[in-house]
Amino acid sequence: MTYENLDAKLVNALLGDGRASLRSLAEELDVSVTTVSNHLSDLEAEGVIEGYTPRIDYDAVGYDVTAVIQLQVEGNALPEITDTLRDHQQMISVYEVTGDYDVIAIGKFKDTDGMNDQIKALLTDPDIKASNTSVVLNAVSENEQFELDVEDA
Amino acid sequence: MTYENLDAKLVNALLGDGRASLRSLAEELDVSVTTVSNHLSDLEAEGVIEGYTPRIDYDAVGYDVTAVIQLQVEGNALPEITDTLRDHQQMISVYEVTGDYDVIAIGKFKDTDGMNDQIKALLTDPDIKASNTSVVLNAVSENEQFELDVEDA
DNA sequence: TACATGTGATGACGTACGAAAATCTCGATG
DNA sequence: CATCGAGATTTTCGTACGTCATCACATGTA
Repeated sequence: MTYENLDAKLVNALLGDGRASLRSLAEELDVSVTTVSNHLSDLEAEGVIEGYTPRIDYDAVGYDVTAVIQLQVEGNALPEITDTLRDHQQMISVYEVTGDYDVIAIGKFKDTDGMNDQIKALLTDPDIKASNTSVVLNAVSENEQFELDVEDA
Repeated sequence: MTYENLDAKLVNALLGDGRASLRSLAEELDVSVTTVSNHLSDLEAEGVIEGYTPRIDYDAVGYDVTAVIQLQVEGNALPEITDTLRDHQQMISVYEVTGDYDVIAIGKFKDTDGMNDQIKALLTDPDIKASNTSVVLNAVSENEQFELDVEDA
């Protein structure tokens, strides 16, 4: 048996601590440091792990308002709109979706005034047919990354 | 003036590489290793940095479907519903919001069947008055964390 | 054959600690 | 009232020590 589960376990261990040393990972998973190093390199090369980041609490640095913005867009203008949204750095997620609206974007702002200004500026685009903004009252969970399945033998 | 900007610069540098060594950060920001270490500890203690994680490409591990689920909920059942959603590990974000719906949740699923099963199971809850699911066709950007402002002297 | 392991060498790394520098506090002075 | 300066406090720094990551290569194993 090759360690099919090792990759999943490795990812899960890193989800627990993204700065864990290879040695601590090796000990935790009961394999050698070399093996951890090899598998980790593979995971990064395959694109399963796209990099490492700190989890920032934007509330703690003054971004108190989160909003979910839904847009109806002229069909052929979709790429242009999504590009614009992505380039607004305060948009943390931008999705093209099925349903009543074509785009759902999630943004963070320092206050409601800043939010209003940015959203109003966006909506001047004539290709936006309709919009709907929901202000987040409470982020129950946000950007949680869940652990991968590990099938045991 | 103390280095008010150092903390922001430190966060931004880590957003670039969450596993960067204290030494490389020290060199980049032109301060000593100890200073980096101290400020980083403080940022973690203050809760600005809540931890470190790898960025997982869930597409690459079989979670091909992302959906945005909006719910109208009986007022007094909100906490119960959000708890339920949060405990579904595949829900990566759960927001209580203003607007037409009370809750917006974003989930990841292995396929549309899995998605349908989970959503149907959710909707059996009598406290959910209405729902609306948008399937993500294209994630233009997702969980992007932006850099903090650095005011220069 | 393909994968996991162990070893050894090398340079880099994290942390603790005391010294040095910068900053702040606050009463005294002109 | 503005300025000064001694002492206290905070911040930064350099050093040293034990640990770590990386690499190459030989060994073991299914």
